[in-house]
Amino acid sequence: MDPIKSVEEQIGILTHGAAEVIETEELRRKLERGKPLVAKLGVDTTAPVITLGHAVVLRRLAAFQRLGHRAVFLIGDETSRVGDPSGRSDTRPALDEAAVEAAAAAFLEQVGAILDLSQVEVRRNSEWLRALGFSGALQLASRSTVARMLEREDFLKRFRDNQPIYLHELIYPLMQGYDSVALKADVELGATEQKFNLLMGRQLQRDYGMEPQVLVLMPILTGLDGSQKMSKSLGNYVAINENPDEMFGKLMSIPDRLIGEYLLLAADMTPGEVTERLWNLESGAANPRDVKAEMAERTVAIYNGRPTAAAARDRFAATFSRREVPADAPSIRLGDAERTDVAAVLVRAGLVQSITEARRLADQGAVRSGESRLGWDEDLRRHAGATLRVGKHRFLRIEE
RNA sequence: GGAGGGGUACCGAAGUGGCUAAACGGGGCGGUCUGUAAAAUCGCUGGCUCUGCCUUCGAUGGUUCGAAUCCAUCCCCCUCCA
Repeated sequence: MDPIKSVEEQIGILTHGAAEVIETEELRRKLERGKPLVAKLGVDTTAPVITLGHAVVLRRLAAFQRLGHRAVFLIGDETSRVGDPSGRSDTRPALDEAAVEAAAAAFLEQVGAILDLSQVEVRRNSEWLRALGFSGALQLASRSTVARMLEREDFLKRFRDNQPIYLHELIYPLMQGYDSVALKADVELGATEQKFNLLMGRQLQRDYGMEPQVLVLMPILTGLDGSQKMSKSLGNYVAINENPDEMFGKLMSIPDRLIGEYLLLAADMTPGEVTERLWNLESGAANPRDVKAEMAERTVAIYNGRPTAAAARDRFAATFSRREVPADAPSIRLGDAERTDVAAVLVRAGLVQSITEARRLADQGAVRSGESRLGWDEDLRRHAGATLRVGKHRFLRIEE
């Protein structure tokens, strides 16, 4: 745990980079009491991989934990069975109990890279939601109105577009809000798209005679494509447990205009550091490639440590900037295989899916050995000992 | 319960008997270029024992010399009315 920080320092650490804080004044008052706050982060564990997007809020919860607050990592096992409608233009599939548990276990395993699970309180909302029963649920439902729910952009849009909205989806925000009541949360973290749900927590807490929780809303990280939010299903993501070289490379592929966002949300720089980098870019003092590399290195370091991140950066520079062949390229033995032509060997090595794909690549001049480009039917026995380069970043060393 | 619309390749979307392995866009991949796995630009994008053959247009069965396209049955989705 860090040494005790002043209230102002804590506010700085806990809210930097946030898209919105409701309300900072309330947070100050809570901190001034000097007692550890209950900070809640609820997750829908249905996502099979944790991306840098999820990491934004997870790291913020870790910040609360490090400052000595009670960090509650809430697994929405009961709510996952409904499916969060936030930001969705369709209904989420409901999951059965076993699927939810399996997903939660996989999620927790990965989340250990960000949160110290021995310090964090892991809870499940089935603890209290199941005890509520049908009449309890109805009572909860009486706390809000259809009109209020339809204020939400995602519901409204679906309503206008004649897309179905199922009744249980309308109840979802209330379930999530009730979690805050059950936990007596002082602060709830979430992405901006969660604003409505988190506000529901404030309303319900007031209804139950509690002091409302403070909301710390974090921005949604844009995906690698530079247009939509980072998500597994869109394929524009970086997973936190990805291998360092892969992570570094993916981060280098973001459009230049996303550099600032990634410095702040992925690399976890302070706003001051980010401003400095952006100013340097603006004035031409720094080259986007280098700033991007710094961002990528710092991000990789968060999950893999500094030495590994530095190595990934070196390897990237060697492979792409200097076009060198990596020393640890995968290799394949020709042995006494029946076919030793380029197409067959690339398939056998798993570099491409099919003979036809290998042929296409070779025809496009993507397969080379040194300076020469190889045809798909070239016999690799004549290239034993050489390292083939396929496209920009696939390599294969040929052994006798 | 009644009426109507729809299910096409990774995604979106054309195509209504042969010229269709299936237009076009996105995505992905490759070439060129570059300060970058950015941008730009050109190209590729089912498989194989490859001038041909096999599999593919919700599923199954049928009509036909020939079907994504016609017919039948079934499954799934959406809208309107109640």
